[in-house]
Amino acid sequence: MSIQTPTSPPGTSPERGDFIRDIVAADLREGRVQTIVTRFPPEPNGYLHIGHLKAISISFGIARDFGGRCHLRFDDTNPTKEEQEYIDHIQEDIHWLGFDWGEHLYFASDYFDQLYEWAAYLIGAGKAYVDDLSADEIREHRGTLTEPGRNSPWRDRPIEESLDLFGRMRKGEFPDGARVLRARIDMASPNINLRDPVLYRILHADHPRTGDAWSIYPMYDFAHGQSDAIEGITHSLCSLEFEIHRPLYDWLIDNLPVPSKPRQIEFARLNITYTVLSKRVLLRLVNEGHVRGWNDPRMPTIAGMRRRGFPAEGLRDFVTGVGVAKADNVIEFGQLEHAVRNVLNRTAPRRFSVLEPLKVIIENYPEGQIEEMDVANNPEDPSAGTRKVPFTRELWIEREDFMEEPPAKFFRLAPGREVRLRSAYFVTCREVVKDAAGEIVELRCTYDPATRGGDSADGRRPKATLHWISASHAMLAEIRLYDHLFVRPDPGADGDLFADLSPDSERVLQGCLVDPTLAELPVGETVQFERLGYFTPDRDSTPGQPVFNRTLTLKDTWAKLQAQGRQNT
RNA sequence: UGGCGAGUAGCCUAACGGUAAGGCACCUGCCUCUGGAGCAGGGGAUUGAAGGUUCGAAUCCUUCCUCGCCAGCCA
Repeated sequence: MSIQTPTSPPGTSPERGDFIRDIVAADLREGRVQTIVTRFPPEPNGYLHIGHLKAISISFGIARDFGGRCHLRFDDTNPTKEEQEYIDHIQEDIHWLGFDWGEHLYFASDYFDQLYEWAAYLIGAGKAYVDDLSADEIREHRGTLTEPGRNSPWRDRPIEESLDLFGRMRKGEFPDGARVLRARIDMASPNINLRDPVLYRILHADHPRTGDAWSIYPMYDFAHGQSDAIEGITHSLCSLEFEIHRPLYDWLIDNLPVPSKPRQIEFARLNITYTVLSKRVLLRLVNEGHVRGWNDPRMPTIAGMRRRGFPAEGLRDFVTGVGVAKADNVIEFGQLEHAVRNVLNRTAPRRFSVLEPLKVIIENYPEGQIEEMDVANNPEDPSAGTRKVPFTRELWIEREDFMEEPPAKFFRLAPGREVRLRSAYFVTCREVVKDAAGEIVELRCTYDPATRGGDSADGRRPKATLHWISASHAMLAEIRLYDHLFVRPDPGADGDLFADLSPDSERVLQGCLVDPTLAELPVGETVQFERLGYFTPDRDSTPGQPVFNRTLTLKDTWAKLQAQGRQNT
């Protein structure tokens, strides 16, 4: 098994203790288990999201830290919702995230024969029976949270009859819903999961792996624990909503001749502000066209975050930094951003690009002259070296970087003011050119030839440094800016989740001018546009029409000041 | 309402009977050719509440409160 060791936020370590690791360590120490075996068991009914990454990180991470192994097992017991497409994408995503199950790829459907035998065994032992009640009738008999259930009239039917019926269910003799196999436990149990839970249902459906070989399929409860036992899983780690199923999990393990006794431990699932981690909702967002697909950069899916430009390392750091516990939690989105920026700041090459261009003419700069300025590829990493960036008489700067009447604390370009063009020259604004409508269309500036490279010998130090791009070299691009999909930190808390969808979670900018070397940047790489944020080429790019996604902005003190100012007035 | 689980600063997590720690966020200062990054510092917690046990309780006990999960032939 080869798993990259995640780097981690300062003050934490990837193998930081948590209550599950404590249990695992004790089981090892006290000889209850020899080798730790965990599993990640997705149902192939959708794409993986950041919540799954927490589960992946826990199960793969514990296996790694304790020298064991982690299996990937598809929980494919409901053919009506599962597709091969999902089976493929899930594997791709896990690999991209940096985890590997080696040879240990399994499917619950691999165990259908064994599971069927065990079901028959249970019937033979008088611990399961075929029930002819309809779904509605079963529900009525189940009772409620406060009232006990009633026995099905079929509960005491002869074993031989159940065995015969179960065999015929398998042969496909009955239509969907005609009968089910139920465990015979206790209709009065305070735990509703123990009130004779359904073990098998009839489903004449095509299964992505077993085709039409089966017309009955095991329920989650009958498949999961036994699959764990077959694979020798020692610690079956899942989220809190399965806690209530554990007594059933244990009951089945105790009443079946399974080859091992796995132990289920539950942890709280991940929640993040401004986002929804529910496959049902994500599927709806896709199907109703609210997003560009499962891999839309706004989606909390692994595929979406990847397309957004979030590096796998940052995602891993995020989930390990969030910890493992049993208390319900909602992580602030900012913590994800922090983990991503932390990686990107270290690794992303820098480039100059202008989102909303404003023309600048350097009046005293020779027409036709081109100078190659040396610019650091990454100030955080000298080994990344430098690159040549052409400087000419006509440039573009960011429209936001100029104000005709600058307020206090606005340090950037203004009439008569001198600023530095990063790694190039100091320039001073001499004149503002407007069109008939009074719109600023151009700035006439002068440069100081003595400041080549961006330093002045006389110790002059402009308060601002701007990014820029040569007009004759810039490449035109579309840039897509992303923000939270939902407007509130707790989407749907008021009832209507879809009413909380943000109207401007995506803003598409045309006419952006980017560093021409970006034409060769492969999809999957993320760069920093200096002073603007992190950007990554989108798969929608074509040779003549490059498209970039904004991964994240840089932390922006000026923007924050502005926002506060707006609040105060 | 029956059962199960959980409550530690704005958000996460730790402390395993010995006197509340770390990350994120926030605030200051320094530094800076990214208003980025970095560095240094700071504020903020009667540990859900009330009782009890103990020399000593976030940790143990009791009661209460709040929140979450369970009444699919979903997982």
